[in-house]
Amino acid sequence: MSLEFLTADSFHDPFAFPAPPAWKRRSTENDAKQPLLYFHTDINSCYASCERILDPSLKNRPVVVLSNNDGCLVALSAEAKAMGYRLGDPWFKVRDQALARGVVARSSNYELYGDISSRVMAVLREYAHGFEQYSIDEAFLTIPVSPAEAVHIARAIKDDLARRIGVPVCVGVARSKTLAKLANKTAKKVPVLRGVCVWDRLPQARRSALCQALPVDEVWGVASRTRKKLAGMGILTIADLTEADIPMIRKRFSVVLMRTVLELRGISCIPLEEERKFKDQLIYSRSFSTPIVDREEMAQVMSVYAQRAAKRLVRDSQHAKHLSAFCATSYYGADLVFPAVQVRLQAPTADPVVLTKAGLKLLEHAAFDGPRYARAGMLLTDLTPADSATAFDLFQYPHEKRQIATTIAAIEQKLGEGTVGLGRAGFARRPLWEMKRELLSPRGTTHWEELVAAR
DNA sequence: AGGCCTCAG
DNA sequence: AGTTCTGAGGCCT
Repeated sequence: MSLEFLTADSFHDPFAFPAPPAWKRRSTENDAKQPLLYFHTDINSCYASCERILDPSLKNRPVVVLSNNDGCLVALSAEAKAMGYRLGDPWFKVRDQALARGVVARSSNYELYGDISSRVMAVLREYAHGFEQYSIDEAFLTIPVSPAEAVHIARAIKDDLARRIGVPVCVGVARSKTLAKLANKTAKKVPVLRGVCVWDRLPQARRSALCQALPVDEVWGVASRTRKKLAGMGILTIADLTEADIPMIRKRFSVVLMRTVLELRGISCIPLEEERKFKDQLIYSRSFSTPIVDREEMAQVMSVYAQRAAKRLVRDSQHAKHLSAFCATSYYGADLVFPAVQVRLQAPTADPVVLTKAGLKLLEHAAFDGPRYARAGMLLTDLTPADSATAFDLFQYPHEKRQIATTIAAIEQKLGEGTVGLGRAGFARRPLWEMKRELLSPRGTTHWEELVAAR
């Protein structure tokens, strides 16, 4: 993978880019004549690139970012990929050799990535007529322009993000989201494209060669299960899938795959999604650094998880009506034990006391005479906006009137995360089972005391 | 309506 | 010994 754009002159030259050009404007009646094109943008090796922004010594070095609990690789710089490391490699397996070969590893620092992400999204919105943030590092934009113009816009987006934020991105452009994703992937794989691929500007021969070479699961929305089923019918490549019989796909598979096939043909049928104001569910689930066998320790886990989940509810201004709590032994062990409990709450709540009490019901359903629990979690569903129904005092929990959750939030705001905790979560030191994040970088853009220093 | 399956990043 | 976490949508019953 070429990283030449990182060293290109334009990367450093603030005068290399003119003021926002004419197409960086909201729609006019003129736009109606243009076809709507989908621009798919994503940050190359997002987490590794974010780590690099704050630590330039990582430039040109192999960088890997580890999942929660420092379990496996979730992001790799181009150099690390070139050395043969792969997404999902268990860290404990590659660790010694990787460190010896000069690989730099970091625990995932979601606060940093979230902050960089929002800066990137803000820039992207400047270019977009329609906009959808698809994930922390990806967005779809729609812009009514010709493919010829799209080439320039896509390149401007890429250069702008390199200059203003310092992240490398690729841009794929096409008439549907699915093709835009495919174009993006092409931009990543074909160095001469220099990070930008407008599908309709690729020579037809190149496009079909690509589609005949790539397996179906390179397509957005097609994964291993569908690949196997398709293979049984002789549909192996993207080209095969594009030509597949639509009614057959609808009948033997699903509307989802049917849409995918249409989109591959350039017929857009997966529109931009509206921004979801509220989530439908909230999950707080973690693996432990060491297994839990003890009931009292699991009680502590539930207490901590309930309070963290409560904190998210408060942040999102939501209340929950239903809670399920579970714990589980390792996936990889011989016999999976997976106790779970469902609790219907009396009223929608974000109260950590209520949630803790509900979570503790798990202990009544779980055995503690052998199972070594590797993870636990809490699932909050039936979420409602916090201001909707709770006006009725009658249905409020008594703690809520005393504002426990918001008080805790206020104290943590002032004194820092984890300075207060209720009941079992009020420990002075981190408990043993807390997930590992040993290689964490500073939260250099969001916390004063960890602010990045410039000389 | 709710459990299960599939998928994504 | 150790292998992520979170969220959505469709299908089936």
